Amino acid sequence: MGRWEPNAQARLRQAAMDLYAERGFDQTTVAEIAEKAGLTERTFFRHFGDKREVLFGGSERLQEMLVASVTAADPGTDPAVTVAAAFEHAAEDYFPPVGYSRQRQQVIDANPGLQERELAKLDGLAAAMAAALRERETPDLPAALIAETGVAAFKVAFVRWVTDPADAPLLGHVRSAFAALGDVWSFAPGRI
Amino acid sequence: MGRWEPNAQARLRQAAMDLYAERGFDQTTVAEIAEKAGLTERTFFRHFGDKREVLFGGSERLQEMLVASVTAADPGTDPAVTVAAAFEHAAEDYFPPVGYSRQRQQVIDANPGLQERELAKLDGLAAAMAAALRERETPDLPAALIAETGVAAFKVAFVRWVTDPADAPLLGHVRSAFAALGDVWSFAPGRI
DNA sequence: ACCTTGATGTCAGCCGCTGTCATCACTCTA
DNA sequence: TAGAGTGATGACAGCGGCTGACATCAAGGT
Repeated sequence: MGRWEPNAQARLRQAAMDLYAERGFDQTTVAEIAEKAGLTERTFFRHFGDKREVLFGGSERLQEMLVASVTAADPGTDPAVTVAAAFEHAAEDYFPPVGYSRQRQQVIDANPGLQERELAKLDGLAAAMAAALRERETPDLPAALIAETGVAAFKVAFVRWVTDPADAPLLGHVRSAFAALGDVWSFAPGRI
Repeated sequence: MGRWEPNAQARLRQAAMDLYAERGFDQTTVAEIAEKAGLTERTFFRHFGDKREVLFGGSERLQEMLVASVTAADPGTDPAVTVAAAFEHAAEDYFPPVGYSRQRQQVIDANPGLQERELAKLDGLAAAMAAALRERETPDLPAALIAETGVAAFKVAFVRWVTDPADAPLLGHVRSAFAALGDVWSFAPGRI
């Protein structure tokens, strides 16, 4: 047996997640993951760019969803509204149950390297959305600003979602965050 | 000679920066940095947590400045205004000449790992500012939101600063970004 | 002169990650 | 049905980042 058993990637991911949750990320070696999946360390690195990447699979899909939302929106719509709507849409369709997200976040929060990777993914999201906005004739500065601050707001909403004792749905947190965004930054000019 | 020559940390930093700029980050080994500084690899890791950290020294000072600004501001001031003012203040006092920042950014942009570390530092900034706002009785959601989106806006301003062919000062870019922030997110409710 | 302290050197070792080449299962084609 | 091609995996060697443990050396105080 061994070779040619199907779903190598899925088996590796499962083995990795189990070990990360069970004994922590640093205390897990790639060799152990591979062995548990009945494969080789070398094969692990053929399926995942690095040890951290296991936890961030599927983030490309989120990015595609967000970009698609922005691109598909009515060209007349305000770009900020477009981005807010894109995140609200993703909040409904993309994310796994809060229990899974909590466990995953627990692993990430316990490791600085994983946090760095997560931030990088979010930054990639912002860059992609900014590009999508520019495609829609939004000028550079507002495009970058809306994308970056939109991601920042979503980040806040996400944290509140996984830490919410009331288990309110993500969509609600996203709506609150974007609503508050409008209030918070609407001060009169000449402030300094 | 060798041992007990002064300024070990500064020599290591200088050697590292030179090598990173000259031949790239990945193409530089810690052993080479240490040798160029007349020290040992082991000693490098006594002064810097890892190979990347060399490029991010002094970020604690920026964080302290921002937090101090927020903490020192008139308690009656709107928190968003406080954060904007903190960044404007930092833009004037903290940053090195644009030439140095450009060279540094060039090294960082060429390496994903360095970008991750930079994002982590920015995230640390946001967390610290959020805490400072909470200290001033700003409720959780707006505190997190203002801190995170404030950092996001600053990020945009910084990028525009180092890529600005006109060499306009950072302060102007920061002001533009925060001004645009108010415009951009001030849409009417009931949008979706 | 001795002792303490802190920075450095030395050595061994783990582990993430990569390049290279062989090997195997499967498929297509003659 | 044999043989060639293809793609995934195994096996092996090696680099380099990073750490722990212990020895060593310069300086300051007693």
